[in-house]
Amino acid sequence: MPNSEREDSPASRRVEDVNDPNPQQQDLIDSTDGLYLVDAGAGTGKTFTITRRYANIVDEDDVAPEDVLLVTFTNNAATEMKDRIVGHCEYGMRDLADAPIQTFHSLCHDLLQEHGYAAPTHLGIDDRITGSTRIVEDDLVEEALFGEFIDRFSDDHPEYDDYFRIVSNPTELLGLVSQLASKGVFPTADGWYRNGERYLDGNFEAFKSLFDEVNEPQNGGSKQSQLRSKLNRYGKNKCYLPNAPEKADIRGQGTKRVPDAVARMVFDADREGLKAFVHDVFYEYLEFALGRNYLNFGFLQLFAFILLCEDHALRESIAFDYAMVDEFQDSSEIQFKLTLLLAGTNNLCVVGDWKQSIYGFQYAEVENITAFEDRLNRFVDELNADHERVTFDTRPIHTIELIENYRSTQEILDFSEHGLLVPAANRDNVDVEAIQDRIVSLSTNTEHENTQIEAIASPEEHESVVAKIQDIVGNDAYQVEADDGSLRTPEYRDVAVLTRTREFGRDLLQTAEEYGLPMAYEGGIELFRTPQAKLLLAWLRILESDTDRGWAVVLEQAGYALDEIKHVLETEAYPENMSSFREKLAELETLGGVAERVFSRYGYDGATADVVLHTIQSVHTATTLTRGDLIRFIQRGIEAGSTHDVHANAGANSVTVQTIHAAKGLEHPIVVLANMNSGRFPPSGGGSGTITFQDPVGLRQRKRYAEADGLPHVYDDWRTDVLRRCLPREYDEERRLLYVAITRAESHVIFSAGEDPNTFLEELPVEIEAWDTEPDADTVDDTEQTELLITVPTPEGPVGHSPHSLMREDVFEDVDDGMGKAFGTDVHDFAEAYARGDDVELNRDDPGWDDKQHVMSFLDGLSGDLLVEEDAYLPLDVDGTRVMISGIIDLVHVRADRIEVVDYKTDRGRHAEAEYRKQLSVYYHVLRELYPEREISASILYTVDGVREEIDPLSRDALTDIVKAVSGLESAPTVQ
DNA sequence: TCGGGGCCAGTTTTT
DNA sequence: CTGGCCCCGA
Repeated sequence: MPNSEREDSPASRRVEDVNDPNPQQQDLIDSTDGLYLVDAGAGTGKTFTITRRYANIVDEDDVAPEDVLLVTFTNNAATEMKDRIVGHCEYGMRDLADAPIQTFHSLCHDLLQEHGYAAPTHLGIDDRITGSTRIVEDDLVEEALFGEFIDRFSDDHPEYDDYFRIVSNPTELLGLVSQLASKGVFPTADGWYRNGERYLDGNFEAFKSLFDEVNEPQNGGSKQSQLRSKLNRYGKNKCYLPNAPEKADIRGQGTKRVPDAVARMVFDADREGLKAFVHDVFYEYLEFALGRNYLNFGFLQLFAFILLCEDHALRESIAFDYAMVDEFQDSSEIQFKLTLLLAGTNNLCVVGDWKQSIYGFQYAEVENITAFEDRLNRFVDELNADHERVTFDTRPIHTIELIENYRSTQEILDFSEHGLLVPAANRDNVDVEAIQDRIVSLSTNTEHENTQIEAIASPEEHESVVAKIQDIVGNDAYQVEADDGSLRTPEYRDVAVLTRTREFGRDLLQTAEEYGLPMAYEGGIELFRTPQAKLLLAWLRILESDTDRGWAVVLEQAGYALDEIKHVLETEAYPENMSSFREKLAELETLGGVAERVFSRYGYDGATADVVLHTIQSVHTATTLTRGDLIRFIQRGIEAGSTHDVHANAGANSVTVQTIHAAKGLEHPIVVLANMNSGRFPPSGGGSGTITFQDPVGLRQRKRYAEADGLPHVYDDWRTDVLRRCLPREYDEERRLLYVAITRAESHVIFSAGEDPNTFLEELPVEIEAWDTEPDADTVDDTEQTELLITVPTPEGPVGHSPHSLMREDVFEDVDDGMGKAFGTDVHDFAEAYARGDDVELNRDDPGWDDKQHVMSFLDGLSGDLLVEEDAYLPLDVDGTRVMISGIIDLVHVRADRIEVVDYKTDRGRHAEAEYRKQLSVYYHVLRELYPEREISASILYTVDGVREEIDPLSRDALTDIVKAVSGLESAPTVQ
């Protein structure tokens, strides 16, 4: 299985379990006493080693699972750890059910559940945490609650009006509060908890060293410093207070560097008012949340930390004999401190890989691992300032490096290091030597060295990625390792497309669909921006009063051209089948029922539809939602881009698309790293807010409010304008993201860009190939399809006959074997050959024997001569009506009372759908003429999931237009 | 070769 | 609101 961690797959687990751990792994497994810092690079069997080490610890006589803390960062990881530990120690799953193998958040949650009752009182808040205190997990929900709080807060505090005037969006204050909480900066009733206030004031020494770094003249002194250059725009489009220094004073005159005194000038600002404002927002929000009986993720850690800090007896009773933290590079400052409070002895082991630290936006601090010793000592000193909370010795720190990689070829491992060293922008100075010193190189234990590392660029990037994947699949130049270690031909399932953004993945998915390339999205998706949700929204709107917006979407999805849609909307002559569907929907009582009917009509039964349905049902049961509410809910979801997890069907042979973040910890034989395009992102850290917090400079605001000529006015803050130019732009996490993406690959890596490759791609030692190959169209293209002449037998017509690949009734009902295309083509080829009069042989063992029999008997039973045109399927020209259409229809099942026209499709490409709709419509009208007394249906059967979808036939006028356009004739043949 | 002015394009990741 | 780019002048 490509999309699961190596250690998880049966084949590799076998390899690792049969083979003994390598010497480094064994060292870690055996070293259970003392302080350990483990550098465990990508694919080095980290989970394997940790679980063995855990088993080793709990198998000691006097150690029980409840004495051993094992922290992971996801619940999935915790579950996986437990699963794998069970196989290696004397404890079973039941013994480990309550063992502390969990995430920081769930650990804190448990702690508060049991002991957190009075935790808020340590801050001076007169409220309690109880069993009924909820955890708000959804960002949207919390933002709504915070908005409510801020409204009230601003009413209660007119003295802060000046600050509120500069806050454009209240959620930036929520972000600030969360960021402070992640660092352990909390407010108390009359100040800040412990030494929290120091953070808010910043650290001048740290700032000055950053300042000096960007203020160093370049090119050996001939060129002004980066900082001076950046300050060129000082004051531009700004409105400073009159007492702000002049640009010339800030930049210095006749010099290549900014005067040193500027550092002090910009750093020393009066922050008392700002601190008071942030304090009160933070403190009263805590009160509000507790009053509303909820906590967010950050507050769980906040109160757990306070409890462990304040209640010495509790801390000592909880303290673990052994503690291990996995993925330590993902930990935040408060999590590091929590670890110290939870570890009762120095039997502490942190495992991680700084090179894979890509969760800065979740407050992960890579310094926790890169500056482990400094931080350890600093945090212990802080925690012990007034009471000895951390009792163990912080020395010595043992380091262990896992260097054997079980995933990638050596060529990929070597190449991946470039990812950490390439500049991200033209003027990005990478300290190559310093980074190289830090990198612990990995060596592979894979047996083959069959690796392609390529880069392609094309103006049509989505198409070129699809084409490249088509090129790779089935191509022995891209062989991958089979379970038995030999090499085999790559399949779709071996390929993963990793992207930086979800948006690119969504768009690529659409392109893949158009070309019939099997592709599935894995991970968090902006649920309400999917076609499924949009279609549901459209039908809800049709049911509600906003009909045009709804109908337009529905008609477009059904393949109507823009002018057709316009016509339908103007005349309100909606297709009959759609109108009756609307009536049926209107009768349904529940919104969940409506959603289900809509999805089943469109054959949406995949993971995405499930999640939409589930989400709607959960909202619906939580509140009493009207249709109008649901419309607004979905609309809001679309605007906010709120995400939900979608999981691809694991068994499907399809390409995986995921974000690099979502792919962390996973591996794929072939990785396509797409969207390597130039495109800048807003500066990390500060965000776009007007009140920000950043490590060396503390709390600051970008704009300030003042009266000007008696009128209210907002001014820019000149100090902040200078400060932000002093802070270097961090590309390190971007580089690590690149590294993570490359190291997901087992055998091959393909980088892909559009017209404008980014600096990363240009700097990597790989040649960028212009790749203009068009994808193979798997679907029918109406401009290239051979025109097909069909006629239909005389009105009395045969019963039970189909024009092409006939299938028995039971076969037709059951075709869901996913081999529709190959099967259909084979039968078509046979039918065509037979119609031509070629010598054909038919054996009982042939695939499709039954159906070919049908074809033969049908053709034998036809009256008139068969006219065969080149490359056309079964072009029949009997005396009767002639109709020109393109393409083929798989089945026309003529029964005594009704006729079914069905086309089988293996995918859900929209091009194809519109195309088949035309063909089915032609058949529909012809047959209706010929058999007016029989009920006629036209539908598409998706063999991939066995769903049948009714088609609303096009009108005759529309068909005539289409046939005209396709045939290029002035007047198209009409259906009689 | 450097500094400075002007102009343009494009805006993420999620336990 | 920034980085990148172009152009111009010293």
